[in-house]
Amino acid sequence: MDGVETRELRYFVAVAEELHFGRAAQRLGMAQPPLSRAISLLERRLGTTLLERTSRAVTLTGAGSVLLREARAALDAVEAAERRTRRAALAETGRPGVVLATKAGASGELLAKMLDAYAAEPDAVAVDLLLCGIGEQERMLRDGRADVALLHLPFDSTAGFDTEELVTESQVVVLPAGHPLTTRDQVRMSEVTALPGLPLPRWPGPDGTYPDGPGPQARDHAQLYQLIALGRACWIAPESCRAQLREELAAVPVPDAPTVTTVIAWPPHSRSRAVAGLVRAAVRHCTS
Amino acid sequence: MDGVETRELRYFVAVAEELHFGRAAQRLGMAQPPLSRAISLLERRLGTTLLERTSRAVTLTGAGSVLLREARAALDAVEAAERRTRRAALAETGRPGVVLATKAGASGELLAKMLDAYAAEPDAVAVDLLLCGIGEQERMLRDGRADVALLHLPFDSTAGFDTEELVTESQVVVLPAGHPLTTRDQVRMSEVTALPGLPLPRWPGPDGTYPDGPGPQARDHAQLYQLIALGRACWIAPESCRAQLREELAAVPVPDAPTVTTVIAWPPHSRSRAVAGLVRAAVRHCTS
DNA sequence: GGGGATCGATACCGCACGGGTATCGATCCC
DNA sequence: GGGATCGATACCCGTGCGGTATCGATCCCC
Repeated sequence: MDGVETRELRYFVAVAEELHFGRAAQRLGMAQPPLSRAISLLERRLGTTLLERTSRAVTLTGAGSVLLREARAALDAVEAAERRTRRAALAETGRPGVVLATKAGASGELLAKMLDAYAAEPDAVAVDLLLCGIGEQERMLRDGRADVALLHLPFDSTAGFDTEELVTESQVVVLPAGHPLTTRDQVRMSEVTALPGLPLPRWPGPDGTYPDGPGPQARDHAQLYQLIALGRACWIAPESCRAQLREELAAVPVPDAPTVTTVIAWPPHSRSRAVAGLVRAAVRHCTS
Repeated sequence: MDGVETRELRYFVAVAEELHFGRAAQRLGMAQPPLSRAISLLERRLGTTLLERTSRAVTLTGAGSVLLREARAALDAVEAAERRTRRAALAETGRPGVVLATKAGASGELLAKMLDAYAAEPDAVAVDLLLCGIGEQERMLRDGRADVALLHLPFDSTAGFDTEELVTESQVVVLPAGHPLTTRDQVRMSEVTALPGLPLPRWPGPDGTYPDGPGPQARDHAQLYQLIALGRACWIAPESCRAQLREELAAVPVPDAPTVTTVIAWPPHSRSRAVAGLVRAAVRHCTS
């Protein structure tokens, strides 16, 4: 009758994600029968059924969906405990450092200046950059792979983190050089979404799959810029990306696109000296 | 070499809190030797020493302090997963409901009106009140005993929660009826802190111990008001407490005391229909 | 409609690991 | 220096986790 073990949660998450005991067992590197047993034991301990199984299909019950969400969060917290402890140990007997997660290819000069400003502080420690794919920073921060991150509202969610706003910028549309619209000094959102032959590409979601719908698929900025240069897509991006555009690309302001706010975020209750210093340097740099 | 188990974290937290293997083992209902062994196993798996032990004293290392903080959070998350799953199961096969945590004796009429407003909604479910001691709401929300809470800034921390501001009010000083200051229409903070014979009482912290220093000790509002009525203490409280004051007490505004903001808070990613409805009702009620 | 395939549940077994007792060794105090 | 305190070590036992073999139900297809 006492507490749930992380092993059980890992098992449950595997089954809930696969919706298939056999595959889940394979993923976990174990046989199927003990997995079935562990899940039913978990169900008995929680006093509820988590999965509705017929011999042809496995589906989540309401309680199961709740547990899937909560178990993921709990497992992230346990992993974070493990990782942060290991990092703290390294910092004690070697070079301390913080891991800063940021979207690959975003916030170029802000990042550089912020790191310079922090490095100039007297008690600055090494900052390791962790370049993330779209929306990965959240996870990195949550499971302890990163200590602090740059997020971009409204795309990323800051739920559960402490944050400070850094900069807000308007957006531009990135087009192939020579496109008729590049002669304009601004365009409207409605024009962008209706561009013939230049749809907005689709990005893979957190689960690695692409959303349904039209438009080409791109996995990172290199692919994206390639697509645009080839005249197969366009893209809405923060103004600051203009500094990094290749020759074959051009950007035109879109005043009525939602503004993008860059925030620096860190897990609550873990404001180490280093993270605090980094945050301070970033805020000081951006408000001066 | 795979993940840490919650059992190990529970063991570590017990030892780290007691700083004594024998007592920790007793608290865990087990013998001391297996506990020692489990801790050293944990240390080997994390690749670092967590506790510095001599035969006379046990102290936390830096990594140990980090793990203590992180392990508490992780254990709360695991407990929350357990509790929320159980609640979800109950809600499926019976009467659904949300648990609202609030400071005992605070936000009286706000709470009542908010509950009325919510109850009038078409899909309202039962709201169970969980009256908390000072600062307990945070924990209740974090470990899943509550689904939503009323917090009072700047006293409570909203770190890690989603929140909406409800009302901001100024504060008053609560005095025994007949006290000379009760004839004034306002007093300054500096006058309150210097009141001869009427110190501010001390509250127990989250760990149950009283902070050092002068002043009487009180564990709840009843004791507090008793102390004030007896002329042994005074107290700074939000304006709205005036509605609940006993006859022997009087309140005088303190314009330069920090204002108190009541917020409604809930754990991120768990915005159920019921919680969302409650938040909406509260916000709508307070901004209209 | 029956045979095969799929897939989760059950039965049973062996061993690793968690927990218990006894004891050691170090440290501090009188 | 002797006793007391307290964590570590040594050793043993039983539980429980994970493995293999098999069953039973469901679906599909000829």
